[in-house]
Amino acid sequence: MSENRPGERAVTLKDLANELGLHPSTVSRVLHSGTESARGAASPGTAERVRQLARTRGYSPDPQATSLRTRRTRLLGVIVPRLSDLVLATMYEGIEEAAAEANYSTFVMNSHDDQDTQRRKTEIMLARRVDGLIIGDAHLDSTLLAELSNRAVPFVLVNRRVAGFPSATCDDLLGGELVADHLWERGHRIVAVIGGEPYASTAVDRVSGFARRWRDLGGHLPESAVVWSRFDTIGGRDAAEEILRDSTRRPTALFAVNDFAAIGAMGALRAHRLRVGNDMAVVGFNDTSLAAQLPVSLSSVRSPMLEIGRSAVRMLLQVLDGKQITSLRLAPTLCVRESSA
Amino acid sequence: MSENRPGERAVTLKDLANELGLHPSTVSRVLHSGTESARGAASPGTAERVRQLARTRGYSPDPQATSLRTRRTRLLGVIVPRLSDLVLATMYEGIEEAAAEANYSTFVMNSHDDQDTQRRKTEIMLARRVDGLIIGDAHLDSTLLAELSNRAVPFVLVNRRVAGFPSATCDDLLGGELVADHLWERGHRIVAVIGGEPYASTAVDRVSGFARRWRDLGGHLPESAVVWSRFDTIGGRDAAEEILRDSTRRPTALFAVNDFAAIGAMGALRAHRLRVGNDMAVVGFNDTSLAAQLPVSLSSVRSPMLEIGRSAVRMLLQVLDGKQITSLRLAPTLCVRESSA
DNA sequence: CTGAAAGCGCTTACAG
DNA sequence: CTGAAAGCGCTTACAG
Repeated sequence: MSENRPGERAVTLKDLANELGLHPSTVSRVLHSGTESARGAASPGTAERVRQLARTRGYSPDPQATSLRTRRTRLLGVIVPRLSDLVLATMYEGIEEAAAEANYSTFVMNSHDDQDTQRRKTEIMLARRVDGLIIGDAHLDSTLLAELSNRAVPFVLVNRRVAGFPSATCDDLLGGELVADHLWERGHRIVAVIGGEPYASTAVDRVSGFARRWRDLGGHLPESAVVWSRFDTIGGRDAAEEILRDSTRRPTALFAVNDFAAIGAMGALRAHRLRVGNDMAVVGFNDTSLAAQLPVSLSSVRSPMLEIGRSAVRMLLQVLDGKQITSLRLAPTLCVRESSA
Repeated sequence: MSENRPGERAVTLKDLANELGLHPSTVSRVLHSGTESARGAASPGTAERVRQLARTRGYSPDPQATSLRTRRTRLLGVIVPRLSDLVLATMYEGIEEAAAEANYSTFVMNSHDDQDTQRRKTEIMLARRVDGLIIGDAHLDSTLLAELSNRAVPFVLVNRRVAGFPSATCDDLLGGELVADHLWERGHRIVAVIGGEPYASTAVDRVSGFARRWRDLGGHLPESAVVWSRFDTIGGRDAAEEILRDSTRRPTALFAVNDFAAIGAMGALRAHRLRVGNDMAVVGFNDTSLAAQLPVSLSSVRSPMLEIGRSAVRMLLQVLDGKQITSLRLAPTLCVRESSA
């Protein structure tokens, strides 16, 4: 059990040294040498005494002091659109775990997908002297990433990608293709897409993957069949309303690039007396824990969110080590349920 | 725009001092004196030159160095069961905002409601030398809080309360009462409760508030009418199954202390061919954003989650200031929807 | 094998 | 009004 007490003074290197009749530098050297041999840090006997006392006193080095000396804070900054989005919260769980395993701590802040806020929070993180950034809210049309790059700030994107910068994401193009294959195979020929926010690669890639495959299969997909929307339930509902309003082209299936939008769309269908799964198929994306539990269970593309988060940390640590990295796209799988059975 | 660059060296107090031909201590004094007058820190002219240069150079003090000197890190540790729980994610948004406004940064970690993990993560936070802790996963039957208290660790509970420790929570007793009033008034006389985890005050308080009021109204509520369960959809579904299994006492209404459990219960009802809102009323708790969007919209008790999070920060800062504080319980409101109309 | 010094960037009481 | 020193806790190259 550690003895750190914000209320009281924590044990320092000097405390240990005094008690052992050694110089603090010797204690420090021992505590940094390999656990096995003292490797030139001190005699085996001394090393053992030092380690022993450090343990019983519950010594843990002051990270602020260490940072000041080593110029490394072991702090990572994480920026997400919003943590109340299940997808980002889950990716963050992966980030937190992987960071902790590597002895890093993480700050996380919400940008609400607002570009001013993104900049502000980024500066707060940098003012805290984080070693690097994990950015989960990248906008395709923003110059922020290029600026950070110019300032030599180490960062990795997660969740959304932007060409030219390293990222760990779901293979969203593939995800869209899986949905196209599935709906085509189920016999649907007139479909509509609820596309999400056009500034997010997740939305754009899922839509283009779907569209590309759909057309490869011989399907028709006019521009007007894709409605861009917010990622939440309200956005999905409004988009579905818009799609239903066009009576000349009533689709038999809806692909929403996000489960929440899909749930909103289901609400709109219900309001129009359309039975999900019977009158109209619906497929979502991310397979959030609710999808399987909905009154009419929702087909959804499952993305490996935890693993995406963990990968982002791994990649950032490599960047901090001065290594070259390449972007990662993890493959999703389709879970078919009642909504499109 | 700040000039912090992990890649390069940041501007220091000494840099500013050199450029101005002043001593670093003078620069420091100016930057810490009130913005208006230099208040004995330096002559008005000098003060102005210092502030001017600090601005153009994008100077921001090194927090690690400042911490080392002041013995304050301006770091808060936040522990939650899981951030992928919408309720905690939202409270954390409030915490993050309020902390940032007070120039504090926050670490947040998931404990998954596991007592070992709670201890481990707490120690990691303390090893990072946080000034205080915001604990969102307190267990009624744990000794951790008493131990922290003995070690003089400053902390405030959020979300869940435990007698004897300061907390910012929803008034869950009142929340339970609101539901009892509502169901009674709608004519229900046989009801069952999906109680959640008995180690969480949220669950216990919502159940006791409900039970107390129900009995005050003249209702009957046997022990067996309360089923304890996990907080998630699976937990709610299983609990509902258990309730339906008892054919001698089929309730006409279900109160689930959590929206996710309520959604799970709705799934179970559907499997039994019971129509939610017609054959059986359902009421949830927290009014998460999905409640209103479900195919049959869910009645739910709305708790002021953002404000609870913000309050917890305010309270912790008061504790750090050495002030006495008293626990806060924010009043919830009931949103009636189709599921119990 | 161990000690002593320097210094990371800052703040604060003390001089003058 | 401004400077100089001390010191927070640590690490690291340099002596001996």
